[in-house]
Amino acid sequence: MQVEMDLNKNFRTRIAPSPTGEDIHIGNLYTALINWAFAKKNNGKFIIRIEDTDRERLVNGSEERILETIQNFGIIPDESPKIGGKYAPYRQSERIEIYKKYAEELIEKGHAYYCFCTKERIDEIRKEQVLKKEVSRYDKYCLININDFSKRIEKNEKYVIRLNVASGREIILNDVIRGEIKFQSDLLDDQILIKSDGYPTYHMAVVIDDHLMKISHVIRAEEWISSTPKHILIYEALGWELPIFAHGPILRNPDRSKLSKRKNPVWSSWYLDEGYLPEAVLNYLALMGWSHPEDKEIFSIDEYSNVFELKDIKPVGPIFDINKLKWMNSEYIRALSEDELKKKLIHYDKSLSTLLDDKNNLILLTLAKLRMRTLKDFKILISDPQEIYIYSEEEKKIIEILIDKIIAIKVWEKEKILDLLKKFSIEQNVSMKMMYLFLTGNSKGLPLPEMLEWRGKDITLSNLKKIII
RNA sequence: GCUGUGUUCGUCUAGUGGCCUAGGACAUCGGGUUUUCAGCCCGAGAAUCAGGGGUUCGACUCCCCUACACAGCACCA
Repeated sequence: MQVEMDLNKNFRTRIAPSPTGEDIHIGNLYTALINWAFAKKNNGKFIIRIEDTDRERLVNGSEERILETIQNFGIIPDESPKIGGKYAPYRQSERIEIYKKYAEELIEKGHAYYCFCTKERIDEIRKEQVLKKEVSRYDKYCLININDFSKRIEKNEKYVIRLNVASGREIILNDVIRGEIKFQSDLLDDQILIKSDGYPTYHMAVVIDDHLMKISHVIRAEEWISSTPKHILIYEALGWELPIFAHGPILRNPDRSKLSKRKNPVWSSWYLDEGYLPEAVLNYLALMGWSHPEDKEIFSIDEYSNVFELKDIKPVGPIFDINKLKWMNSEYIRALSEDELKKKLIHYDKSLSTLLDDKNNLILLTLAKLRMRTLKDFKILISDPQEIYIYSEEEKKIIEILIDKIIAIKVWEKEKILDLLKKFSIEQNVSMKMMYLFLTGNSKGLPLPEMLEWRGKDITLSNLKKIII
C-alpha cells in the first residue's frame, strides 16, 4: 500500500535552517545532503526554507551565508528564498498571516486556546512539578478559567496561543528509519503555537509550511523525534495527511555528545576555508550512518543519490572523524588533473595565481598532489626555509663546501642537481635527509632536484648563505 | 527525574538464523620500493558482536531484562 502511494506521489523534501548562527552547521549540511539525495533519487524536488521566527537570536547575514555555503558545496535546491518557487515565500517571517489564520482555525475547532499566563507563573508551576517529580507541562489554567479573552486581547494584553493536547491518547509515529514509535499524549505539554510577539513557534510553522509546500518526506535529525507527536497532533487537528517521517542520526563529538562548536569545527564553510574539497566533505558525510551497497568508499554525490535508500540509514549517531575526512580529501586531490588542481588552488588562494601561471611548475603540481591532504598544504610545501633548526659549526662548514659546489654548477636543471647532491652526500658523508634539511629547512617535502630547479640557483644559494652567517 | 532512541575492532561500517574461528576502510605498527617526505606494494595487531537470560538443531542476526551512551522535556529551532 505504501509503495503504491509512493508511486503516485511527487516527492518533495526540505531542509529548514534557522539563521541564528554564523553559518550552516555541518550536521545540517549532512541532513541537507540526505534530503537532496533522496529527492534526486526519486525525481523529486529539494527545497530550502528559512525558519527565522526566533527574532531574538536572529544573526545578521546568517541567511545569506547559509544559502551561499550550501551552494558552495554543490547542493542546489529547486526552490528557496533566493530562487523562489510555486510555494513562495520561503521565509517564515514573511508568512506570519498564514500561521495566524491556521491558529485561529485551531482555536475555533477547540484544538488550541489563548493563554495569558505570565512567564513567572509558568516558571512556578514548572518548579512545583519538578519538585513533585511530575512531567513538566502547562496546567491548562487559561483554557479552563478564561472566557473573556477577546476583551483582554482588545485591552492589548499579551497572550500566546497554545495547542490543546487531549489526554489519554496514544500517538504513533511511523519512522522510515526507526520503525514504529509510540507516545502517550498525557506526557505532552500544551505547546505554544503562536508566541506573544505574534511569531509562530517552530512546531506550528513547520507543520503549516510542510503541508502548504507539499513536503512528502520530513527527513531530519534524531533530536526532533520527541516533538514529532506534537506535530502529528497539529496535522490531525487541521485534518491534514501526515508526511512520511524519517529521523536520521545526530553527528557526534569524539566524546559522543552532539557535535558542538566547543569541541569541533561545526560551521560548514570552515572545512572549505581549511582547504577541503566540497565533494570530499560530502562524500565523507555520505558515509555517516550509511554505506555504499557495493562497499565503495569514494563516490560522487550523483552516484550517491542514484543508489541511496532512506531505509538504509542507520540510526546510530556516528562520531565525526576528521582523520578519515583528511584521507578522503587527499584521495580527491590526487584524482585531480594538474590543470584542475591549479584552478582549485587559485580559487582557494588568489595569491597563488602569479606563482602558478608559470608553465614550469606543472611538475610541482604533480609532485605536490601526492603530498597534500588539503589545498592549504600546497603553500607550506613550496614555502622557503623557516629558521627553526640550529646548525652546528661542523654542519656550517659542510654547507660552505656545498655552496661552492653549487656555484660551480653550470646548468641549473634537476638531473644535474641530483648528480651533485648524490655525489656530495657520499663525499661528505651526509645523509640525504640532512641535505634535505640544509636545503629546505624542513625534514620533509617535495623532491629536492625539482624543488631546487624551480626555486632557482640564486635563491637556493642565498638560502644557504643565510645559514652560515 | 521523566520520555524516547541507540549499543559489531580506537573511528566509520559490512552483516537481515548456518557462508562469521566476524569482512572492508581510516588510524596505528612492521617490511619493501626510494634523493627527504609522501605515494605505491606487502604484512601485523585490533571487536568473547555491551552483559545476562530465553526461542531454535543452530543467534551478531528474533524476544525479554539489565547496564551504559545519546537526545528531548523553552514564548530556541
